[in-house]
Amino acid sequence: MLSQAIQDYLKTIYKLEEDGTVSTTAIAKELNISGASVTGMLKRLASMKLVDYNSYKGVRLTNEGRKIALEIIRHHRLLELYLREALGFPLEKIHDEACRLEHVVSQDFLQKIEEILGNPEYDPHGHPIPSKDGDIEISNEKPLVNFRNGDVVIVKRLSDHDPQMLSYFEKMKILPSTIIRIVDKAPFNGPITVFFNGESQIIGNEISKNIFVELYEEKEEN
Amino acid sequence: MLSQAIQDYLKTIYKLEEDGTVSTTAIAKELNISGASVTGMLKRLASMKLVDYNSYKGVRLTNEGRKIALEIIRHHRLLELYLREALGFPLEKIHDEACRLEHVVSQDFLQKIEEILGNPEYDPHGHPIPSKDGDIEISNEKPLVNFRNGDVVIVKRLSDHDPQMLSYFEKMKILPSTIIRIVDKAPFNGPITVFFNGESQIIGNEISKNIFVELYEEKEEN
DNA sequence: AACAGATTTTAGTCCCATCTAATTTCAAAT
DNA sequence: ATTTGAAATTAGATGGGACTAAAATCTGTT
Ligand SMILES: [Mn+2]
Ligand SMILES: [Mn+2]
Ligand SMILES: [Mn+2]
Ligand SMILES: [Mn+2]
Repeated sequence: MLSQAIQDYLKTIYKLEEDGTVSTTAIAKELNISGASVTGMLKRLASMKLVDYNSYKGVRLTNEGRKIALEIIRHHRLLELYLREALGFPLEKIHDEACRLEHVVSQDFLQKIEEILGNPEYDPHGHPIPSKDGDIEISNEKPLVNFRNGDVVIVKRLSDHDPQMLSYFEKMKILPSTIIRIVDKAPFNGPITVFFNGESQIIGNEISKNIFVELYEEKEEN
Repeated sequence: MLSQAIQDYLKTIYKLEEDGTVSTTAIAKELNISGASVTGMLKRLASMKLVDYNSYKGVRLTNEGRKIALEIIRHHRLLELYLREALGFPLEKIHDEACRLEHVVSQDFLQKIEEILGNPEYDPHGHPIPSKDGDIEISNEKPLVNFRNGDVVIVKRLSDHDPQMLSYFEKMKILPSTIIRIVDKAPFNGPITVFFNGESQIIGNEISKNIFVELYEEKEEN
């Protein structure tokens, strides 16, 4: 069994990999540990064939490493959803709890909650949940701030790094699948006036970089 | 935060303390580690004032140590019950899962499941669940084997050490609150014929040492 | 080409939790 | 009182995972 530390490293590297190969410092920042510690661990991970590591040049996950990362991410996201749906956790508390539980839950446990949740596809932040054999949807939402006046968008995903921001999202009822019309973007990266849930609201520019959306196509169903 | 290892030591010492002070070897056996390792840890626990330790004479928990032990036991038992009631885990699988989860669940998590379970008093094996401030019922059930022909008893608690035995109990529907009449005890520690749930069954003598019961007093309620 | 600054790695240390082998202590029986 | 076997402790080692301080490497600028 891989240690909690190793599992979290792999998960972190997976997340950072979107932007090409991953630097020591990036991992250190993300995990809040020293660069030296990261270098040490990267060597170990390399010797276990979980990453490809070139001194001074960063790391990438091997297929094996990626498989494990996705496994843990699967745990994490199923847990987040369960905490929210079944136990009524507030949005900003699910991440930390899931990050501890993800390393100790059994397959049995996951099986049960997945069943109870009805084989869900997304976690409460809108992140796709990897399948048992490590398939994961590649999503391409853009931050709300990228869109223009008049655009109608649907929220797909919320950035999950700042608990306070999540608490704000929850209070504002800005959640995955919320439909938002952009009324007005103030100049010079100013606040954005939006309309949703029958109300007009003003949200900060910074916030709007953390709401990932897609253009909404209204589909008439019979 | 105390490590998982320390938490499990304290829990183990608590359980073994029923029989006076606790020996190094007893702990080692229970945790499946070497005696030398236990000696080392006992010194650390003593230096943390979690146990009173006298070389060659065994340990006892301090009040502080006991408080922590009961806290973890509380986690364990609430989790066992939740796994069974909410997730439908079979009796023999709840212990291991709870033993991993007990070290990482937050107060929030426990609060939620306690509420969902309706402030339960007993876990699925019939063990009392300690209160938040560490009060716990002292129970005095005796093993079924101690009783005599004709006695009618109520199951209070099942020994939880052998998963296979637990699976057997579940299959047989011998569970806490089951009422059993002892029909016949074969001589020389032979099998015991019992009657419950409208059926006659024969159970081994060994098994009957692991079913803890009380004499049942039928109370006529109006 | 040389330098400056940032990034990264190395060297050395620490604590935790375990191990095996050797030694010491205890208690029971002779 | 000695002996002896079991129980417990000490001594020494290991691996994991973190740290700080110092050295090395890289990169972008003069
Ligand atoms: Mn984690
Ligand atoms: Mn998430
Ligand atoms: Mn445990
Ligand atoms: Mn129990």
